[in-house]
Amino acid sequence: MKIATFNINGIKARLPALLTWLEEAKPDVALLQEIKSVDEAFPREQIEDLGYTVETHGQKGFNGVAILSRLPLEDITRGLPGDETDEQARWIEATVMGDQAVRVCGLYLPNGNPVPGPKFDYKLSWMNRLKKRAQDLLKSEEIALMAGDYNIIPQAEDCANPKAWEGDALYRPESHAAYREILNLGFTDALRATTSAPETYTFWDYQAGAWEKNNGIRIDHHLLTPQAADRLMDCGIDSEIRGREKPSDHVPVWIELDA
DNA sequence: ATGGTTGTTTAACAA
Repeated sequence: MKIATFNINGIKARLPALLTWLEEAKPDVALLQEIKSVDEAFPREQIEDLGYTVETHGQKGFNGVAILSRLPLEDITRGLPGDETDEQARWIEATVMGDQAVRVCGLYLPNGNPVPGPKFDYKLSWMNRLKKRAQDLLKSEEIALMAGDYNIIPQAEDCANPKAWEGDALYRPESHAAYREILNLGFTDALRATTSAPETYTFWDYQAGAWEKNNGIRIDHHLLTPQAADRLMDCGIDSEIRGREKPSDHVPVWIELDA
């Protein structure tokens, strides 16, 4: 089972690029972030024509996540538990019925800038809720993963210029601590766990020729439960599509599971 | 170097 995560930065602007990538990469499941669309406006037909079921959790203008799947989906839930007042669309999960059932969670973790401020506070409280969901996932002992745009640069080697990120919400000590708390519950970073994966980034800013200079960061991650990590076959980053016409500023990250 | 770019929505805001 091939599962990919891709922050598309707006479905309206990205539909042709998304369709081209789906036809080439042929993921069984694609977890999308920043669809920037309400559910009713999401262009599902052209994606369905490629054989995908489309499940969205959108909102007007910002955020928004979706699951595309060529395998049947069950038990779809929307929204990260733990705060009934949170109206931001950043979490969707479903069980993918392959040879094995795989619980997939698609997430768009808050950016958190500027620091300090309410956006950074929201990021940290959201990560605290994420930790609770992560603990429950481990308890279930399912083949499960949480993948998406974490807006976290885990370590210095995950960015071209660490100095430039000091103080940023993607690199703050508080952000690293919250991320490690989740990882250290027992999750595996799929990219770090495979030797065949190329050392590359997953995001290059649109500004200042970041792509041309390879001034990137690795912020899109697959975190696997032990049951999923046991079945991890491969992981990769489709970095070449960043150089195409009208690209997203993120590129897809995929894993292959024996499931 | 306090710039630079893109998307959504139409003057900012978010990233």
